[in-house]
Amino acid sequence: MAPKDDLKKGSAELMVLAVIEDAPRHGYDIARSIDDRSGGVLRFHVASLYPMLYRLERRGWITGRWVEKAGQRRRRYYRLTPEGRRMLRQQRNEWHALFDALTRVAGLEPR
Amino acid sequence: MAPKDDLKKGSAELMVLAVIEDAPRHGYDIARSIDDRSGGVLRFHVASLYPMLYRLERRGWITGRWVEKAGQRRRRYYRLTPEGRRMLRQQRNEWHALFDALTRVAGLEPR
DNA sequence: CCATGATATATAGTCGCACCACATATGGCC
DNA sequence: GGCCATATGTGGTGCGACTATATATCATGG
Repeated sequence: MAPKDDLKKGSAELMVLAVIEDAPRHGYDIARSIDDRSGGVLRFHVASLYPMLYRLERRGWITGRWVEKAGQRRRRYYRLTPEGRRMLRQQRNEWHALFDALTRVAGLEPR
Repeated sequence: MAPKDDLKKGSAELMVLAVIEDAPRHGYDIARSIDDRSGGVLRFHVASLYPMLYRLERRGWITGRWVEKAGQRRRRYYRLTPEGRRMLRQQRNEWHALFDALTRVAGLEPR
């Protein structure tokens, strides 16, 4: 409806960390997963993705390694570090707290 | 716990619109309300407040008027415009959509 | 076999939100 | 008289997400 598909600050980060929680994935696959799982509500622009992956790697939350396979171009697979796991848990808590606060302050129905 | 008390993008906006939904309020009072209602989870810095009020007024979502009373310094009371009401409703929907999506994509328990 | 589209990674530049630091001013309290 | 809470305001910074653009490979079809 509203053509306002801005991501809120940090939400993309949380999603990326979450989708590589169980298994390593490469960039393009991460973006596709988010698109799929969100049902198109959240458009995650690829152009934002790679700078973010580098950022997360620079912080030590994820690590990437190049995988070359015959029949396809090189891909970089990212996985969570232990620190990344901690941050994922923390960010989930943070978002919960935000949601709770918004429910109280702004009358967001908690359905 | 975590020293990460960053507000997510647009959350402050939603809160401001919501707290003046029923009655006009002046800036300082708005900030205090948010602090109170959120139980201190969300620290809304006054320095962010006034620029935001001007922004919302420039967009035509709120209007302010000066009120001078004996025994206290001048205050500017803001109230929602009809457009502001529309935007408030829309932003609530947006945040709902975001949380629903985060629940699906990032495994945020919908408690 | 060449064109097109999906896959895959990457960089440059811009915009807007929230931050911190600082500034100014008045009323109430001890 | 000094301090704190109240109340509004400005300047600069940091950073996340955006648009636009670039490069390259693989699969498909005409």
